[in-house]
Amino acid sequence: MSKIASLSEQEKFFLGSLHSRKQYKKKSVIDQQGTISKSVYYLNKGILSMEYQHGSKVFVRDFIFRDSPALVYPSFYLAEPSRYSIKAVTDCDVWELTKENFEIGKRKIPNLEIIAFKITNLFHQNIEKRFESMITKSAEDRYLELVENHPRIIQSISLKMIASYLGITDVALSRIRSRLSKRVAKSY
Amino acid sequence: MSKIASLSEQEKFFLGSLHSRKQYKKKSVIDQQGTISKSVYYLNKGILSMEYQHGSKVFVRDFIFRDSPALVYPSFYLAEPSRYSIKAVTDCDVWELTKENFEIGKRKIPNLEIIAFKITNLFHQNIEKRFESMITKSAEDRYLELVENHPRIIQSISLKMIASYLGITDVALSRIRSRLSKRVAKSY
DNA sequence: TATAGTTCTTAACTTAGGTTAATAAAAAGG
DNA sequence: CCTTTTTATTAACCTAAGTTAAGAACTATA
Repeated sequence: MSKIASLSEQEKFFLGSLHSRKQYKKKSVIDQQGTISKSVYYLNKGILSMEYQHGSKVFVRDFIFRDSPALVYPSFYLAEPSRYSIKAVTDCDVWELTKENFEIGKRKIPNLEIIAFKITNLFHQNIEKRFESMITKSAEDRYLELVENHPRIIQSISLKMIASYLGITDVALSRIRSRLSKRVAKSY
Repeated sequence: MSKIASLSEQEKFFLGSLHSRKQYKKKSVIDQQGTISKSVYYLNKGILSMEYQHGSKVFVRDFIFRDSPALVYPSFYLAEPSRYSIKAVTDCDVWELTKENFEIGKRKIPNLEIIAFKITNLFHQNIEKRFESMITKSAEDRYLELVENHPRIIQSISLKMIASYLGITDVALSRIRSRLSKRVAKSY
């Protein structure tokens, strides 16, 4: 967080003391869609997903990778029922900051509000880019973009979840993969 | 704005005095993509569009209808170059609030910060819904959804712009329209 | 270890939507 | 007013992706 707005050593220490470390096993649900989000998380290790249910199907809205904040925005700030669940895609190691501790922190650390605001801006920019990418790019290009940014994704996340993230079916992604590997093979 | 957070009569009057009324002719550019957004607007009359250029093509990211706020978020708050332009789709009548006046207002009206925060949340929810809709619905359903929410859109916005908003080509939307009108005709 | 569930791939078929192009109608501009 | 440009429709053709289904490979668990 101190990358986003400067904090003194004492402030960092105090902020750390407001967090509690938690471990989650793969597939556990950390935050449930429809409930009011009462904590934000900082992901030390592993991969989280934000998912939502629409009708009978589950869609992956986003992945959260190590060393990133995870929050159900705006549910956390506005105390509204959340549109998403947060789940552990792999075994995870997180720092949890509860709403109560966040309020305590805000009183002692003036910059915390600014940090929170900037994090929400990052979330907003992220979805604006995702949206733009959905409109302007093919599924294949979106897949290549994702793999470029997160090369190890293939080892740790199932094809089905990646397909869902990209907004296509698992069958379509499998087809894209075989098309790409044939293209690579040809170029040798 | 007073619908979002309560303001006293004096506060409303003061806030009003910080705004200036402006008229824009159809097709005029109110805010330019790539520059730092220095005002927010409240749309009294007409329709605005948020558009962005990607390569050689222009895409419509959103429409803004009467009695709604318009801002290039987060460019306005963070003083970053904006991802979008704001243009007048029809002749427009807006209230403009400059960054300087916004800062003045914040000092005198404590609730203004909260209002601004809630407006950004509305913008965020809007794009989350648009994104979800892109993933889970067909172009035809998205079109029907839009027309249901804004029935008069067909009279005032060109097919091309609506198609761009929906993320499809003008040809595809024309096809959807004729398919729909045939379906209606059949049902008589 | 056997059984059941899941994941991934591949094939066949269907459909929505992209591309190009031709045409008509409407709007804009001199 | 005529000319040019923009807007909308329609047709023909093509491609990406959805749907269904079958089979292989891997996982989980009783």
